[in-house]
Amino acid sequence: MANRYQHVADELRRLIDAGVWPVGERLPPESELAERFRVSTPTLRNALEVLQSEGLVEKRHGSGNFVRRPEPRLRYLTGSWSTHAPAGNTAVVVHCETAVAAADSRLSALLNVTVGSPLTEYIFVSHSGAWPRTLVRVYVPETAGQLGSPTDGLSPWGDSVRHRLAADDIHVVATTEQITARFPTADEAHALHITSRTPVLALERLGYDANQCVVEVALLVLPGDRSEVLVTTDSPIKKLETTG
Amino acid sequence: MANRYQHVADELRRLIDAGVWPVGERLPPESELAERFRVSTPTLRNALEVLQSEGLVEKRHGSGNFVRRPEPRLRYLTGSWSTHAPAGNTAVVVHCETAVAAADSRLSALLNVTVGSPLTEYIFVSHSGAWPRTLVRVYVPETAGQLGSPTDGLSPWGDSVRHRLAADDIHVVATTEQITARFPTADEAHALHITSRTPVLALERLGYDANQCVVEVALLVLPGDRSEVLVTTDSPIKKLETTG
DNA sequence: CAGTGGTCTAGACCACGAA
DNA sequence: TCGTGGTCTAGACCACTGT
Repeated sequence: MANRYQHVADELRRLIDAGVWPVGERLPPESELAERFRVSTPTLRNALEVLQSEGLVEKRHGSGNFVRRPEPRLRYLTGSWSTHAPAGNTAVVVHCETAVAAADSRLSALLNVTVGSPLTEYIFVSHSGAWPRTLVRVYVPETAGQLGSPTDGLSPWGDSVRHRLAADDIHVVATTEQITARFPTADEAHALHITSRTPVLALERLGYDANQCVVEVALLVLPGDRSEVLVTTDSPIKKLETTG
Repeated sequence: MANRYQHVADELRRLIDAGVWPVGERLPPESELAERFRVSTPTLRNALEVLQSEGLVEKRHGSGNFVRRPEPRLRYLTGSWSTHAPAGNTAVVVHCETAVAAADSRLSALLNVTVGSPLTEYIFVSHSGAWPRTLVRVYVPETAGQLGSPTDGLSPWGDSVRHRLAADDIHVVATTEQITARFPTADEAHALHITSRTPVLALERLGYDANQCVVEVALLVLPGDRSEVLVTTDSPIKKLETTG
């Protein structure tokens, strides 16, 4: 019924759960595993990709496949911005670069500027442990003051851009976030040190000021195996209670 | 720099945007495209998978690959439950099945019941056009009354389960939603008529009552090419405004 | 039944990492 | 340098769709 590689993935998952390979340990080479399961190497690699997307296995080019330590996924909390990392996110190092980019048709429409007009682009890459975890690109009109690239104590989610905007008296009072699942582009895969076959969460965040104008566009790319989005709704759901 | 199939994907995207194949039209067979781009068929298929995950191409087994009509993606609005479909979602047909499932270790821990105890499982599959769009599985303790499988006017997101709970005086007052990107399981791929290589959004929704107890667990599987999640934060962001 | 996409194979060759 | 994973190939065979 299921595909062949999914059966292999199931079997590998069972073996890992059974502790055949300790957490953090290297799996046998792919060629050896392929031989053991009597499948070709591409089929075995498909199985490993499934386990990788589940966060159970970590692939290291040139080194091997490793049983992943159950480090918590990096969490993006929506609806509740904070400058301090939420609990469970330990030792996240964030790098930020600033550049000037020309607005493409999409960004120009969103930010209500002409195509080609200069935007300030902030690129945040967060590392947790040895590998990158998140890639965030934030675009604001160049009229906003420069960030000056502070490199310490940064949030992985580009919050400092909003601080910078607030210093210029531009206040983001509403946010919409659109989330889809897709494959990373070549650039994104390279920046995140992931295969281009790893599913990623792509989150597009729009920040609105009091006049309902978009003043900030952020593109977040979160590898499915290392990060997740957490949405919390604390308020009672009125409609349901009255309709029920 | 980039992979070969990504170059092919770029070229195909360019041709589609240029209108070489009208929207809704069938692309040439994969064998022919592979020959034209001088790549093997697996490589060409990788390129098509990229375009599919972007929602630009729709694959139909046995029929061909089609330039996708720009139908809006099905939207899951978080933080604002409503019984009526949000604007832009037209003609969504929802099928619901009810079953009794035994709680596995994960569900039992969440719902605070013993492993193996009976749960009511609701399976919602929504169709928009000819193909399924969303798969939602909702689990509640069996103590709750039966839904009786209403089959009309259903929300694709399992809202009717909350109505049913409310009728039993169980009120969901808070919700957390955890979102990741991964590959679908064989079952999910089959139910959604997608390849098991299509990235999906996996959303796990927990409904809490006033006592902070989980009374509802929902697993939403949203194919990346056909659906998206929209998060809206309307309230001012206090922390940012005071810090800035 | 013919034509299409879906899956898998066996193997070549390249790129990376550690010794 | 060598062993590892990453990519691509050419082709076989199966499954689905429409005639």
